Amino acid sequence: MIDFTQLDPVIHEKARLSIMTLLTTRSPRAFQDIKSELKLSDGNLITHLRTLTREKYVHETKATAADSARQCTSYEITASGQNAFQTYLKILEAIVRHTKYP
Amino acid sequence: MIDFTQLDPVIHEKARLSIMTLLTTRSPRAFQDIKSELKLSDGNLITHLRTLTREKYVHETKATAADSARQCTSYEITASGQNAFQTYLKILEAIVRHTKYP
DNA sequence: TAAAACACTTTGTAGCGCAAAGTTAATTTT
DNA sequence: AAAATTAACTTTGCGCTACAAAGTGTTTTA
Repeated sequence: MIDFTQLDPVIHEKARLSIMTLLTTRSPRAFQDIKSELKLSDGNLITHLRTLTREKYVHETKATAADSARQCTSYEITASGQNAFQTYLKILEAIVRHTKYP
Repeated sequence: MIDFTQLDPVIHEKARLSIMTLLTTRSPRAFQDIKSELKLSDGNLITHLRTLTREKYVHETKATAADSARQCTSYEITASGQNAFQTYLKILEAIVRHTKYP
């Protein structure tokens, strides 16, 4: 059978899975963009982004005053984040395949 | 983007996802078989099976004394459980597809 | 220069995953 | 045949985390 213990708990969480999926297609993305696109509350989003940042799956960049007047924090996926996500996706594929051709 | 709110929280949980995957290929299965195959602790397994039973995704059958001397509880996936799981799998496929061909 | 709008942060709580300990019943041992 | 052991679940309790409501500091508008 599939080894479900391999399913990275950092990624296997609705909100973080959606963030990773979003950031995979285009990075970096601003906090506000992620928030509106994924319809997550401020508090919920920041905690998940913090988790992903702590795990070094995403990288945080705070815009300085020179860049723009208002503060703007952006996030992009890191190399190790991409690796972890690819591994995660392989298991998803295995699950789908397994249920189709058991 | 993919609508992650559609991701059924009952299924989107490592242990329950593994149980659903297992029961999809062959039902019914005994408590002990599930436990040893998925390497879950007794307490952990029963709570997840209870959740799935409460949601009517699986059906519980307790063997009567006539069937066997020792008690033996078996679980099989229900029709609505299969439906829910198929819907869940469609989203998994969408995620995989999205990351491959964004 | 108030006050309203942004862009995050912090805080509090409710709920859940998990395993250790408990319960009941059936074998096996003495 | 009584006691001990094994089997098959169940219950209980803790620790963690997702989530939103309230808070903070800055910037723009009236």
